[in-house]
Amino acid sequence: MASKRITSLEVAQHAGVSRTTVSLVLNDVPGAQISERTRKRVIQVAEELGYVPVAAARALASQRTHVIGLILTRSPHHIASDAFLTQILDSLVETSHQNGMRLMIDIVEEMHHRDVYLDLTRARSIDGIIFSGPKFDDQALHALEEDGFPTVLMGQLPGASFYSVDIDNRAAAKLAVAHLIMLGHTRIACITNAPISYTASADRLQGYREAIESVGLQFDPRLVRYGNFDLESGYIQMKRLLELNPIPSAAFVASDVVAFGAMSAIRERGLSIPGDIALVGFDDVPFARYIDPPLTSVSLPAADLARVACNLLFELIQEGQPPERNLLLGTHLVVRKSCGAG
Amino acid sequence: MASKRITSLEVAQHAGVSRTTVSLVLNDVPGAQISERTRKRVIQVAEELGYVPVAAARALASQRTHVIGLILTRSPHHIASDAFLTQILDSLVETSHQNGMRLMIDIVEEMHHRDVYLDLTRARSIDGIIFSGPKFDDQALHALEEDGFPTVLMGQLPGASFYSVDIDNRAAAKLAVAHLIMLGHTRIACITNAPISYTASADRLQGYREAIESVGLQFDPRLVRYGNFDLESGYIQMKRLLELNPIPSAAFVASDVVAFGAMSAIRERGLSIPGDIALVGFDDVPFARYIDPPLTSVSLPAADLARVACNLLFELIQEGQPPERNLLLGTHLVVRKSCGAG
DNA sequence: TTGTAAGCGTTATCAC
DNA sequence: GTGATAACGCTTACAA
Repeated sequence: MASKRITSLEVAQHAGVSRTTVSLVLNDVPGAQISERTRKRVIQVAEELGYVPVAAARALASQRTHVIGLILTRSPHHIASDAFLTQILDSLVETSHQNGMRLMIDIVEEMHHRDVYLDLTRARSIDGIIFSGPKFDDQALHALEEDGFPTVLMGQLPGASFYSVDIDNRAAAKLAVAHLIMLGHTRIACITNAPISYTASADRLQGYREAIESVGLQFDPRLVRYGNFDLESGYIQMKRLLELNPIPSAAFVASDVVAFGAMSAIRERGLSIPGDIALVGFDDVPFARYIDPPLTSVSLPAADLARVACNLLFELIQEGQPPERNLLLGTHLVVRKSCGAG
Repeated sequence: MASKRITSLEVAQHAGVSRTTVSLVLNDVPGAQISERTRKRVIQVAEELGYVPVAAARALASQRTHVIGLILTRSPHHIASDAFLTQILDSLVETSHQNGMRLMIDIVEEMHHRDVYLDLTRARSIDGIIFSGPKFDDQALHALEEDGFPTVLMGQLPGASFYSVDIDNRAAAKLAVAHLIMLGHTRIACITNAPISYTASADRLQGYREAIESVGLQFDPRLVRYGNFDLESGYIQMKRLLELNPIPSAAFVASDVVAFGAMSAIRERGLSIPGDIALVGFDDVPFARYIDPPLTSVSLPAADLARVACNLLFELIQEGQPPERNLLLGTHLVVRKSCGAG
């Protein structure tokens, strides 16, 4: 504000070269060679003058904004990703910076009109999109798909042609339930993290079922309840499970937050964890280790997820052809006290 | 991608007017009159063609990016704001959209070199900045101040000329401690949310002190401990308080997260809340009502904070002179079970 | 190896 | 009321 803006022309003049050269040097253009002396000269002058190219001008000329957009949907899912939002943003911003990119964030209503994302792409505000928490029935997302705009999903949308990064929910759930089985439980309930229309939810339930059946146990629908992202849902669904006779001896709750709600229902009933009922959560939110008893949970590599998604997107933007279209990242179980001596 | 890009020229041609007219209509320029017929015509054609102005071109020509930047510092403070980040982002994005703006997010290392923010402003990537969690000793922030770039602080920086929005930490703390006093407590400890170099921390401690002294009680430094944003710090500091003889009968913990840590220290010692020691937290994070016992806490209007900050910034950008420079928003106490029958 | 010149798609300043 | 025309600051063929 105070000082007059420094343009590339000024840098050129001070360095005694043309604007082309300045641009070539500062953008490290792979082709064209510049003498080491000129290069150094330009860089030094630019530094001295505090020259920073104007983003809009650059974008207009090069057809690249050097900005990527993170799109979140304003949905119940939201609540669940809260715990990781900071990690994800952190990782996204850092990875972006490493690649000379910036991050723009947008939150859209679920089930909005078909054009929500297209406004972003048509305005050419961004070079690519990272979309968090896709749902089957999102029409706007399909519009985006047709548009062919560089997009990476954090999560999955089976049947869609999008690139995506996700955790292997099914394998993770199997891991968690196998842990309970190993401890001798045979009557294991499941509370999902969300309605079954969410892929993550369906996959975790499937993992639960496979784990159960893989040891010859019977899958019993009465032992399955559907959570809805929040504590309340866990509380309510666990209460219903406790009406069963006999009550389950263990439960796999596919979300820590939902599990916290379940825990308060168990406590309210005067039952003990893991004495009367063992519990395994999912997500390993920071709080999991501080609750009483500390919750055994599947740890979710949020930062890795974001980093991988980001790098995938950059490849896509640079017209690369990433080899893997749908990546699944591994998880591990963090054993604490909610299942008894493990 | 599929279809050729539609430019304002095409809209003009289809509507049988000039590009100027298109621009005038679409931007609703206050001066210049356009016949109602022409106006309708242009708007309709633009809609039909799916015309969206290219952001970069607009920015270059108008010197306005229609983007604001949210800057977070990658610091311990971070942990505390986690719980509200979603609410804040949500509110910020919504308010921005209402004003035709977008949100860019940046996370910078604490104590980075003097130019971190200037890169954003010099590149003219954004029209204004919302800065969350300022610290006294941030040199880069002072550089930003000198630069005179439109900036609004969420938080406070006494002595600085920045516009700011914050909660009234002192009043809020007084409220919380007054509640404990009203319940008959006279030996009330305090664990701060953070090191005292944070204004919020200092203000809350001051509120505690004023509440204590306003009823003729003695301020006792031995009853004051310093938390550090996280659960661990609450655990450690409460442990130290429990070594006192006699132990305090109540504690004001200036952060829910820190309070959760304190609770586990109390539990570990075999003491009961509120039986042996009453507790009031601060922030009213979502989890506060689900912990056992549900924590009485000062509720923090995160979304309002963000909305007000955003609107203030927009006024600033439009060269307005907001009447209030430093706004303080009110809070209220949410009474639950951690202080006994209230 | 470096310079010239033509865009990039708007907005804004004037005349008409 | 409306329409040329010049910025806006940079990138990038193409020449030199």
